[in-house]
Amino acid sequence: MSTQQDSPATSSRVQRKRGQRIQKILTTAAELFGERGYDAVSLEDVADRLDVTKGSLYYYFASKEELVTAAIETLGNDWTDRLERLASETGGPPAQRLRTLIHEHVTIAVRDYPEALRLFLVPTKWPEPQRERIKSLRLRHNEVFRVVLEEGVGTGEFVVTSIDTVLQCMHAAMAQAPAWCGPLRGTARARAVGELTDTLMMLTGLRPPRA
Amino acid sequence: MSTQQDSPATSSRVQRKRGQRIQKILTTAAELFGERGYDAVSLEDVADRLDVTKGSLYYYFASKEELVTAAIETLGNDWTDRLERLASETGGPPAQRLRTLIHEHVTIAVRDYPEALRLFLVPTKWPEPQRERIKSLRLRHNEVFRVVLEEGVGTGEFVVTSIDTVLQCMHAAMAQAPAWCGPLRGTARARAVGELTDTLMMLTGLRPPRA
Amino acid sequence: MSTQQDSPATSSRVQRKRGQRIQKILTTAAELFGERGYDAVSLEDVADRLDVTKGSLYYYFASKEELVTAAIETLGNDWTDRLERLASETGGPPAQRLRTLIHEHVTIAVRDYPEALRLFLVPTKWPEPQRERIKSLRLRHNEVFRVVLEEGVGTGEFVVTSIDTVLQCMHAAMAQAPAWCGPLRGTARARAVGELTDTLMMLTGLRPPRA
Amino acid sequence: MSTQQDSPATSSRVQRKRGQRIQKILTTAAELFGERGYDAVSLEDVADRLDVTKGSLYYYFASKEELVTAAIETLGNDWTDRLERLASETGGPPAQRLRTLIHEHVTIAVRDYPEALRLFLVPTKWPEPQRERIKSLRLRHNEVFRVVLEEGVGTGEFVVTSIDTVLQCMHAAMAQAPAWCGPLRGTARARAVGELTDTLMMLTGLRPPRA
DNA sequence: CATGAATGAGGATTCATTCAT
DNA sequence: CATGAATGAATCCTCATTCAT
Repeated sequence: MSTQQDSPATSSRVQRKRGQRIQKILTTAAELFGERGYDAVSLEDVADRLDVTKGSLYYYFASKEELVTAAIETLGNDWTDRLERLASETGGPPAQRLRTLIHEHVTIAVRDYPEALRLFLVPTKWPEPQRERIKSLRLRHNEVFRVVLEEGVGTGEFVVTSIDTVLQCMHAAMAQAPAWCGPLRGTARARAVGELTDTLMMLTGLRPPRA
Repeated sequence: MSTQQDSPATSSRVQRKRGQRIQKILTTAAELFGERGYDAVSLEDVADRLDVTKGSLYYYFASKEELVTAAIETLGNDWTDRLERLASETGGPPAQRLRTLIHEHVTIAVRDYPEALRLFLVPTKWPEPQRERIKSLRLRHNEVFRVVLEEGVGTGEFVVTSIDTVLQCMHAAMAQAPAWCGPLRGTARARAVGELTDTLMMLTGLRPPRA
Repeated sequence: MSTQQDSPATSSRVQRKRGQRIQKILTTAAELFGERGYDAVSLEDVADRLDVTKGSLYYYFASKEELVTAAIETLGNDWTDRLERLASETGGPPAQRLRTLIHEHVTIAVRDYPEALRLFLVPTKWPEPQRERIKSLRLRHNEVFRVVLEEGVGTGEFVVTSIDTVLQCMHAAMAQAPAWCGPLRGTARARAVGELTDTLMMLTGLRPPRA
Repeated sequence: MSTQQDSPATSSRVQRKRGQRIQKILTTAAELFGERGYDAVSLEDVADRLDVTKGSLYYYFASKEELVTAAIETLGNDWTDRLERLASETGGPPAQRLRTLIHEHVTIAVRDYPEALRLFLVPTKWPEPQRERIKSLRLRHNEVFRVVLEEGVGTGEFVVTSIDTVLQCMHAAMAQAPAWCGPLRGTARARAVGELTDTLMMLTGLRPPRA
């Protein structure tokens, strides 16, 4: 009865298709959850934006919670990947590299994931298993910045009271970036992103650029 | 013969009682909503913590939304009042006054209204009327800091790229304070609050104190 | 402690006051219930329109049901009283007297009790005791019309298939009168009431007046 | 190979099933709402009679209001359809056709939709959108009777004071029919319906048939 | 008498989740 | 795989009723 041939070729094409499907779902979910928060988004909402039915989502994810977690995870990993790549490609003194990282991070946040970033900040009371995964995500992400920051402190280029505190402040501020810069367009947005970057660099003890 | 004797007296006593009742509700509500967010808190939760029934809440507030809004408003006003008083009582150069304000703000956040600040930051999609009231609250609150910041910039003591951006970063970071410092106890917490204050002061272009 | 003197004078004055109070309540209640129906009117609504609190109503009536019943009863009795008086004062042939009755009935309905009449028609499932009282009210009220109708049939002036059926149709139509004529003003309303009266008279086998 | 085979077929079968389901709900709802009125019927009641859960109703209708409106609409349209068909099939002079219409209308009311008519009469305060739809329903329904009535008036067969008034009285009386004839059984009911029809025909200026 | 306050039992509505097809 | 359908638990909200003062 079944016309399905599980040849490796088919299987892999199917596999790819499946992967894309899931990616699409995760992106959309992250978007929505970031926009309104976990509780305010129903699976119906997600399904609607994807133009499928609620039932379909359950084929890929066992529960709402699993969906958000996966969304956060994928998104966080992609994001961190990009930053890590950028960090490894960028040379120059720590100050310049940190600036590049911050700028890129804010740009990604504002341009690619308009709202999703907030998901990392708000410590919604996840059940234990999820909490762990998210925590480790945050750690890995944080590490990219910490490395540069520590190097700068090591060379005396940066002067800070507490590296951890600086990192926290940076992330808190960057997470709000979409809310501040998102509504702006074109040059105005670019300038806002620039000012935010400059301002955050001051946390390292540098003076503002044009002052 | 004295059928009127209790008109003004009683009325005012009753009035006072009512005011207290409402305050109690508002505080409790702000607490809960701040802890878990609007959607994650049911009126049952609020009622439970107050040891009354859901129905009673509706005697004072027409809807869940009205309750949160009122809670946010009272809380925000009280908070700003305290900061304004502090600002007017504190002398010295802008740097010192700003530091005092930040320190107090963080302290209040961590000690008195654990988590409640998030209500101001997270842009829960309030219906228009509420949004306006909350916005104006935030503005008034922001003003306290802005005044000092502008003064410092005027005297050249502070050097910043953009006053608005600095304010935004400060508030974003301070709003996370309870999540960072809240779990700590005693000296550890005091030190954390201090480091946060010092770090945020760097946004004004000052070098870290003991570096 | 009590300054209350139960002298007959006081008592009767109090009694009168009480009576007026109750009348006011009943009228208002009948109005509201007639307007929107039993279920759609809350005691709060009644209290609001009377400018008292819900609690006060319970001083005079033990329950919502008792209030409506009393409202219907008073209103029905007053109404029937007026019609009975009118019937006994009016002379002439049955046709003329019936026309007078119908006209007066519609006028009262439209002018004095804009909405309350419907209370008699809609057989809301009252509990037994109430049902009986309302039924007997309706009977007494109906009797005024029946007497004249039967007389006319007796003299051969009226020609009908069934007296009961004619009565039912009349009452059904008259109960809708406020909905039809109520919105009209001045002459327009007077004409509408006139046409309704003429039309209903045709149920007795008379030709329309101006035809 | 036939992975598409069931697209149109299935879809239409599913569609039909859905239609039937909705019809079933609508009928049941109209029944209940007609019996007891909008406020006195809970969705639980409707669900119970359908042997499903409240939640299921919300799968088909977004709110209680939408459900009643739809119920009224379907019911009203079906009803009017039947009358219109009857009107177009019936020949003879206006008097005979009007009598047929009235008789059929009352019969439908008493037999098929006991009590449902009240929904059209009682001006439950619907929100504007619903009110319009119901109003137009009533108009269409009224038209069937008006056409015949006007024709009779045109030929001089009917003599009335006001066509509109006659129509209103007819509908008011017919709406009460279920309350009068419903409790009766067999011949008694048939006779009651007959008497009502005869009586209402008198509104056109005809004398009663066998008098 | 009258009021403010509180209650508890419904009733409307939402939504994650399950499942047959 | 995907969908439509159904469910039931939770949640918001209303309201008749009670009661202390």
